[in-house]
Amino acid sequence: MNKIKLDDLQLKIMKVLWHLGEASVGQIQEVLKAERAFAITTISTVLQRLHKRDIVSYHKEGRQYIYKAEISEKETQHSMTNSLVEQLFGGKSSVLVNHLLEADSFETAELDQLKKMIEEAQKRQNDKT
Amino acid sequence: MNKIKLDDLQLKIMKVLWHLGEASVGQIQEVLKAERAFAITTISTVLQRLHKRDIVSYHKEGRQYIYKAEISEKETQHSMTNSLVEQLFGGKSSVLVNHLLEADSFETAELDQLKKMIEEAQKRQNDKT
DNA sequence: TTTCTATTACTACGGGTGTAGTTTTTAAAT
DNA sequence: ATTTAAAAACTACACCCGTAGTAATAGAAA
Repeated sequence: MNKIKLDDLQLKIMKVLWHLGEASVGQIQEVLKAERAFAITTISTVLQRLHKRDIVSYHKEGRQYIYKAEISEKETQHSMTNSLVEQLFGGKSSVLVNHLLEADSFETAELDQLKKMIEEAQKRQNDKT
Repeated sequence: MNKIKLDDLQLKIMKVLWHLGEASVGQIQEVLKAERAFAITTISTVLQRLHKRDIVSYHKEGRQYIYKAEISEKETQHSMTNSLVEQLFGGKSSVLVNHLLEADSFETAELDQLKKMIEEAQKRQNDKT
């Protein structure tokens, strides 16, 4: 439940880990190559730093380190979204959504979907009462 | 439309500027004191750095610098929300909202409101077609 | 005009980030 | 057992951030 703060490259690497479950530095590099080629040492350094913060763990397998995320994607989404809402939208998620709606951030199909999701959330809340 | 990236303290200071329109370093310090006391030099330094990035401007008034935001709150909200959506929610705003709904980030009243806002957005889109 | 004092400018420092080169280790191949 | 090559460890550097002390400046007061 701590504040999670991840920078650009860190996030890119975490995304690969979340996606693959576990990965060696080389594998991560391979995946990222599609977007941009980083030196393997770059990725390695970032992973070490993430490890120091207990955000990833690893075990050895032959001569490689196999890294694994120690925080989930959901947790991270939650924490980072929360920070944003807190910092920029007065702590109210609805203000954020309002902002998105005003900015026309959704396609037509998404809006329908959203409405359904909201109705479900309302049902959930009613059930709880 | 550039990527705007603001850190914690920077954001706090920008928020004061957005709120007041213009402000001297001392005024900003005064406002922030409610939350935490920063040395005036701290605020001054941050403002200088923001100025170097053209995020704030200033003019002299007597012996003080009066600072003013050069980017709007909306712009910043937009840019930072976009980054988040891009980085963590596959570029789809609805995924973010979905996440918020699953996490029960809304109060009952907010949900009603949201639904209305969505309906309005739908209407807007229909009109455009 | 000289002194005081608020404000700004300059400087600094520890820590994080992006980025990667160089050195060392070690499993694998010969 | 020795060589090789892949991977990791170590080191480095420029830049940004939070934070603030100290020095310089310039209105205001005396």
